[in-house]
Amino acid sequence: MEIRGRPLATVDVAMFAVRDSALQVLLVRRPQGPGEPFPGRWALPGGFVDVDRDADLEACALRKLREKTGIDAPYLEQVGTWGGARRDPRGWSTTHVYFALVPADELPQPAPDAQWHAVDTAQKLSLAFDHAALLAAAVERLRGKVEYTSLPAFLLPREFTLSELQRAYETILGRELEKSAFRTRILATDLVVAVPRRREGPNRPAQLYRLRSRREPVFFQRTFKPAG
Amino acid sequence: MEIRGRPLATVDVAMFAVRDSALQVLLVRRPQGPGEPFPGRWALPGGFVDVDRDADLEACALRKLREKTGIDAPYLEQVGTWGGARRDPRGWSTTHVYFALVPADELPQPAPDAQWHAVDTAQKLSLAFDHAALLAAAVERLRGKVEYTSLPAFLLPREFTLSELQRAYETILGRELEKSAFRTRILATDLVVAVPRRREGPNRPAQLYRLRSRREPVFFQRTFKPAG
DNA sequence: ACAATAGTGTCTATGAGACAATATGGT
DNA sequence: ACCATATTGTCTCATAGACACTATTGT
Repeated sequence: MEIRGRPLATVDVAMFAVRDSALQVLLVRRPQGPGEPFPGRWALPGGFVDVDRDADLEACALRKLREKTGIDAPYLEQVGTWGGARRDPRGWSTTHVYFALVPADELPQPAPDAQWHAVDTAQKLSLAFDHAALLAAAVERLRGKVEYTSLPAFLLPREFTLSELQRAYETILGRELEKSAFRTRILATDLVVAVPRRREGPNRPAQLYRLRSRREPVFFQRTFKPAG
Repeated sequence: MEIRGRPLATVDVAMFAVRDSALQVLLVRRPQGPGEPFPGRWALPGGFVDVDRDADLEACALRKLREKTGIDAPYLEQVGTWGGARRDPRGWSTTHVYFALVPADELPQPAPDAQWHAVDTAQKLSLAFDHAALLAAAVERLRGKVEYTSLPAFLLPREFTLSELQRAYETILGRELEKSAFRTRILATDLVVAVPRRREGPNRPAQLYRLRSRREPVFFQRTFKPAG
């Protein structure tokens, strides 16, 4: 009942996209104002939960997403919550971490203080707070689930070829997959539907597909063969 | 910085055990005092985060566990966080949900207001707050992970036979598994180590095993064949 | 000998992986 | 014709599942 002793509550969102054939994440610069912790450092976009504006945690995450990218509602998943006395110099705090998958055809200019970074280089920066750990957890969750789900499809434009989908898997996983096994796996599920169009180019045209559901991922029975 | 507008922060723990050949969960009765929400209803054990006593969220969950069962540190995993304006009549609140696996040989008398319930019957009770949803999520997480991890081993005594382990899987999953496939799967990993003892009985004695690690579960490459 | 459970073996089905062959567009 | 990529096919291998068989104790 009493106000005394309530932890600070924030939400941070790791927004992923495939840009320039690399898995990238959106980072923002911490403000420089007096009393601001980690001024000028790169951080995951986020901020305090606003109990007057946010109906729930997911609404708060969607609001951060909209403020930084203008995107409304792609795939969003809660990664977990980090809470403790030492993670924020302003006091005992909790942060609720989400990751979002932003489709390639809806990528607008990000907010002026925000910038896309390749995940590998982002993980070498010295991020604010414990955001290095949060980002690592989000990346690990994403990479792990990519082994047995259709999540990479949410990073593609509305219509895509199977080769493009395979390349998305390969850039996230950082290893190559076998073509025919990949195709049988994808087509064995209800994941995609062929559309009556083809991707033209200086070679054999490729069948275009769209997702059956732009919201719900598909879970496969097995993982891809692990690295090696 | 300002106190105004901070959400309430609680931790709730779904503590699971296998008792009487059933998956059971520990529930507590809500107190009857004036102003207490949901008086007398069953609920998951939990309560407010104490920023003076709890170093972090996991420490808070371990404290709840100790207060209700006397157990110190079995397997503990964060399920997720539920937060919103409407889930607690006292205001905008977040709850951090964990599930714990309590070994069968360490089950003491629970706290006086606590009682073990079979999960199936617990899910038919009208629990306090949104605890029905929290419990459902914890059960779903557990059942889902049991398909491809060694989690049921954390519910057994320190030494157990492969048949006992298989029965733990079967009671959690609610379906029977094939014996030889099960044994090959378990023995193909580093999960268990044989100890030089056998379980005697009115039949052929069984080899006893112990876990190689009492903390870290093993992940299998595939799930068990799904129901049917 | 019999009951009961532990432990093993054999066969089949499924799907992944490796790798090659074929198809179809542009130039 | 030739290049580049799409798409399909064939073979092998690993492992789960079904099911039956053998093993070892107590009574």
